[in-house]
Amino acid sequence: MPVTLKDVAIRAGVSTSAVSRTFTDGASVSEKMRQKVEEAAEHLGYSPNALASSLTTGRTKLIGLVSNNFHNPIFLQVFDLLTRKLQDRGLRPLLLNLTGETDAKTAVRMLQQYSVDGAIVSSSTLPPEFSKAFRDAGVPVVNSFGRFSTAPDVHVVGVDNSECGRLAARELIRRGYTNVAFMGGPERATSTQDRHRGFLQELAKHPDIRHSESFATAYSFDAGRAEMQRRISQGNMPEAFFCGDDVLSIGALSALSDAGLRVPEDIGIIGFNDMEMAGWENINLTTISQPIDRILQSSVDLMVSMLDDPSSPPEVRLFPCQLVERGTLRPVLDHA
Amino acid sequence: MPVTLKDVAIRAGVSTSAVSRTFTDGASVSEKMRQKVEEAAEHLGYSPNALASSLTTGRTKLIGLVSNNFHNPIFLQVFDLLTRKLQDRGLRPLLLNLTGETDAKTAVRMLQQYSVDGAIVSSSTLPPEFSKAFRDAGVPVVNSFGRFSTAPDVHVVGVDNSECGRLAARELIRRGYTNVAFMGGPERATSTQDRHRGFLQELAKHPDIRHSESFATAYSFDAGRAEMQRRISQGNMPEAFFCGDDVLSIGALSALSDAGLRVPEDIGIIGFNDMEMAGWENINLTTISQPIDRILQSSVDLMVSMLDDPSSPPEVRLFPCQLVERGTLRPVLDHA
DNA sequence: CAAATTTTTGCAACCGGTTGCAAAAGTGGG
DNA sequence: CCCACTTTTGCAACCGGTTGCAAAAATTTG
Repeated sequence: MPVTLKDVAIRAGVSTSAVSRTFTDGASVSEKMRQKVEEAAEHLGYSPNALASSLTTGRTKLIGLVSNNFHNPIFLQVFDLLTRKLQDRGLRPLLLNLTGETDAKTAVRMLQQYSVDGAIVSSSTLPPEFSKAFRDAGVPVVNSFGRFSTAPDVHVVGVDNSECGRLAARELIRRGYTNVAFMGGPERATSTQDRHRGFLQELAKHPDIRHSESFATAYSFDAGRAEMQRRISQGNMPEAFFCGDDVLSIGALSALSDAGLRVPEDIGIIGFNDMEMAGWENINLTTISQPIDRILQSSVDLMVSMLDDPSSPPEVRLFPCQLVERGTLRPVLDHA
Repeated sequence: MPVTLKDVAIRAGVSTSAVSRTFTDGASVSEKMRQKVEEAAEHLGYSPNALASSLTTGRTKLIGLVSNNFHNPIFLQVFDLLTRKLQDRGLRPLLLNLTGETDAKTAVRMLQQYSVDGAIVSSSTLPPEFSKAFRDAGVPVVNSFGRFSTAPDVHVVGVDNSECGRLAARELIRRGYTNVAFMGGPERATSTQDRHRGFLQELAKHPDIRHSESFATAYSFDAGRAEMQRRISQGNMPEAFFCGDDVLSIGALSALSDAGLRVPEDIGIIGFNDMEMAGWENINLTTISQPIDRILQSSVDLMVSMLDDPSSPPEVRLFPCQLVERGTLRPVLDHA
C-alpha cells in the first residue's frame, strides 16, 4: 500500500540508489536527476521509511523518554517541552512509563528493541543506577532532574537539590523562624534525600534553631495533606515547613486550613518547583523554582551532541534555583 | 555492537531461520532446537530487533499518540493511563505533540515515516478532520475525547458533550438558579461548542430562565480567571456558571474570591472533568466527571481490535458523565 | 580533440530480520 | 524393514532502504 523507494525509481526511470541519494543530503546527485526524482516522488506521495533506513544507517532518530512521574503536574510541562524540543531537532520521543516494578534491565531492553538512538531519563526519584543501566547497554543517556555526582557515570542535568535545601533553610532563618521542619516526599527518592541533607547542613550552622522532619509517602496532594494532618494531630508544631514539592505544599495547606490554622500567620510554608498552580491567586505559594525550560533545553542539546560524538565524557550541568516570594511565609522581621 | 540473530545462529550452530522461529510464537520448532537456541540467546544477551522484523511482518507495534492538550493537568492522567495500557498490550507509544501550526497532513506523515500500526488522537479540541486524515492515509485511528457523529468516519470514544451540557443545565435549574451562564473554552474547540449547544438545548425548555455566555481563550487557569474578571467588571452577573473545564472553573473561582464574591453564597460554579484538584479540600469544586479510565481502556481495546481486523466499521463509544456534588453550588431549595 | 579529472550513476551487497518452499528427519503402520 | 505421512530444518528471496565500488558521463586541461 505505501509508496516505496522502488516505486519512485520506476516512475522516474532511474535506479533506486539515485532516489535514495536525492533524499540523503550530502549525496552526489545532478540537478537534472533531482528534478526527475522529486517530481516522481511528489506525484506518488512518497516519504521515506525511517525504520528501513535505520537498518543501514544505524540511526532511528527515536529517543526514549523514560519517566515514572506521572502524578506530579509539573511533568506535564516537562513532557510538553521535551517532546517539542525533540521534535524541533527531528527526533521522535518514544515514551516509557515506568510502573512500580519495572526494573532497569527491562526498561533498557524495551527501548533497545526499538533501537532508540538515546534515552532521556526524566525523574527526580529514580536512583542513578537506572540511567547507568542504559549507558552500560551502550545507549546514550541523559538524566534530567536526577542526582549528580562529582564523578558522573552519565550526563546529568538539573539542579543541586541540596543547595535548594540550604536555600530554603536560609530563607526560613532570614524570616526569623526558630522552629522549622522539613517535609519531604518518599524517603527513598533521591531528590528528597538531597534536599533534606542541604536543609540540615544549613541548620547545622544555627544550633539555636529547632527542627524536625517528616516524609510523605509520595509526591502528591493527598500524601502532603495526610502527612500534615498527622503532624497537626501529633501536636508540637513547628513555625514553618519546607515542603519538598509544591503539590505536597498544597496538600499541606489544605490540611492546615481544615485545622483552622492560618498561613502565614500561624504556620509558614515554602514549597519547591513553582508549578503553575503555585502562582494561582487562591494558593499563592512561596516556593523555589527550578528553571525547567533551561534544564530540558540543555538535556536535549546534550543528547544531540552525544549522537554526534558518543564518546564525550559525562557532564554535570546544574542550574540555579530561585526563590519565588509569594504569600505563605511571614515577612522578614524588622530590626529597626 | 548489539547481538544479532546471526550471532545467535552461529553460536547455536543452526540456521538463522531456526532462531527466528524460536522467537516467533506459533512457528514450528522442536524442543531440542528451542533449547539450543535459547541457551545461545541467553548467553549472548540477544533480544530481537523489532524494527528489522517490522520490515517483513508489516507490524511495528508502535502506536502514535497524538495530542495538543499539554496544558490541562487532566492530560497527565491521560498519558499515564494510555501509555500503561498500551505497554500492557505490548505496544509502544510514539508521542506526537501538535503545536499550533502542525497540520493534519504533516502529522500523518510524521507518524507514517515510522510505520506506526495505528494512532490514538487524544484531544477534545481538534476537529474530526484531523483523525480522518489518518484514516485516509490508511492508518488505523481511534479518536479519544473527540466529537462523534452518527455516521462516524473513524472510531470515536468519549462522552456526549452536549449531553453533559444538558446535565449541567438541569443541575443548575434543579438548584433553583434562574439566571445562569455558560463559560466555555476556546470557541473553536469542538468540546466547547458541543457543551454549549447542550446547555442551550436544555435551557430552551425553560424560557423563564435567563442566560448568557462567554468564552475563555484557552482551557487554562489564567484564561478562566481573566474571563471571569471581565464578566465581573462588566457587571450584570448571573447567579451561576457552568464552566467548560475544571481548570477554567478554578481560575474563575480565584477571580471571584479576589472580587470579594463568595461561592456558593453569591455565585455558583459547576465545572467539568473532575480533575484530581477539584476534590482538594481548598477547592472543593462541584463538577461533572467523565470516566477517563473506561474511555482510555475502550480506546486501547478498539485499537487492538483494529490491528487484528482493520476493516471493522467505525464505531462510536460513549460513556455517561456523572455529577460530582461538592461545595460550589447552593443546596437544592426546599419546597415544603 | 584526446587525455586526464571530476562528477554522476547503477550494480550489487548488505542492514536484521521473516517466510514459502522443498529437502531432511522423524513417526507410525503394515 | 520399507513406505507413506508428518514434522522440523535450511535455503534463498524478500522487506525498504543505504552505500562502496567501478563504469559511464560530464567537465577540465593541455
